[in-house]
Amino acid sequence: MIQALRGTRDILPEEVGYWQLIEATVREILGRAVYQEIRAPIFEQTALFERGIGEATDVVGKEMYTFKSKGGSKSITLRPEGTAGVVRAYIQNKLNAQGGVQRLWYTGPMFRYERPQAGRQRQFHQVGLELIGCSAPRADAEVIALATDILKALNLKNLELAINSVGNGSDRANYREALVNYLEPYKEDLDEDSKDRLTRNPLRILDSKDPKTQEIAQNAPKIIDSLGTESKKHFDTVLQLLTDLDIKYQIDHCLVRGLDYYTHTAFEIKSNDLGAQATVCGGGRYDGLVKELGGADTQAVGWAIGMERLVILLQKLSSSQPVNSPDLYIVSRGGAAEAQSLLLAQKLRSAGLGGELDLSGSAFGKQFKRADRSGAVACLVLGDAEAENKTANLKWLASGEQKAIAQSSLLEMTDELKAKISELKNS
RNA sequence: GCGGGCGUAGCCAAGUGGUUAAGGCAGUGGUUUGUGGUACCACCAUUCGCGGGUUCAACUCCCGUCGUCCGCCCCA
Repeated sequence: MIQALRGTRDILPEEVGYWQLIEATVREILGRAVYQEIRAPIFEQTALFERGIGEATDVVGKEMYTFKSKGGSKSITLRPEGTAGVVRAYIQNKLNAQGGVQRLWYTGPMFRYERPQAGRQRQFHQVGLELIGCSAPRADAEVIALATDILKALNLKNLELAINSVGNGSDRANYREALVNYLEPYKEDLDEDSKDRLTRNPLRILDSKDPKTQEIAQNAPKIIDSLGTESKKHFDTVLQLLTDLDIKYQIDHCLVRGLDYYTHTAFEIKSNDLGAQATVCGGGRYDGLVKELGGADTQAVGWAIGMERLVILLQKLSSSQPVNSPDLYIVSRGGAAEAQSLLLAQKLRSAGLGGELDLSGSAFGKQFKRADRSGAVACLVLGDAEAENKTANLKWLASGEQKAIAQSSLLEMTDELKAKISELKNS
């Protein structure tokens, strides 16, 4: 049997309701804030990610699905994240020429070659947003507020917002030096990965999970102490705005993001209910990326939410997914009745009434049993007698009450039926 | 890429060297050939992820492989 590749999976009907709920919520909340959806390609030139995300990062260094285009020498990569592609689209389509800021959002699959575990797939899905063309702290706060709005609208609990500032380029260079100076004497006590990172990417040593490394990192100089006046002011303002918005946060001095493009504000929203893959939303400011990718000097801020992780939380914490039960269940038996039931079902549907047609042709008793299981509140019953008279029995399943109605008049009373059905469904 | 746990039907599972592979849910048929939600009856794995090996005998032990889960790593 051919099976789905490792790290990919099917999202089955029993789960898809959660996905639709998340998508609808995102669409509504971001729509209200006048963010517009953008759909960028799933594969791009490899150079986009190398330059955008940074060649030293793990994502680019060892996790990308990269291949040569057919017959060509161009190197192509399945997108491992969404921001680089959106920024590329922003530059290429000269969205800056429209003036002001661009508020964009996207959703879709991303690809990283990783060892799968719960909440971590090789093909995974994100919804993300980018606010491009604004350097003000208010932009950072808006974006964070929208993320918390979405999560709140989904009734998710036990979430924590962690925030930090990684400053601008020169702040980071200063901090990097201070950090390396501090860590150098402890070099032998660091875990293997961290030793390696000391020269390659020292900031990432801060969020190592090795206990000894953590202990050493505990007393390391803090990045906010290396921030210049402007950077510090930006960060303080963002924090003040969050307080004004009544959004709770925790400053995490060890929070540094894994992608090179981040500047200033960096944040993560984590859940206690997800094990090791705790981050549901991650983002921050990326003031240098647009220029790095060939655009004008343009500041921006954004985030991405991991869909699979949200779905896990919804399944774990909230009740059942929204179900789609039919308005009517249509029972029929006998040649003429079965033929008429199909026509009737089609006509009712075009009149706006949902119906599930029982195709089995089995005994009435069996069909009623299925009607109960389907969650329908009412049945239409067609047998030989009804077929002959062009009627159908409308039966209310809860009370058992039923009466014969001409098929033609059924079509005229769809509004009335709909009202009664939705009343019964909600009771 | 590293370390570890697990893999019996659509789902939840019992069985842990001896041959008919429990049970429950779901499903199908019937009691009830035109009226359901209950009840009862019957059916529903020639086979235990897959491939090798050990053994008189393997779901059970060994090796490999695939998948999944947990941790590291990474990150959403």
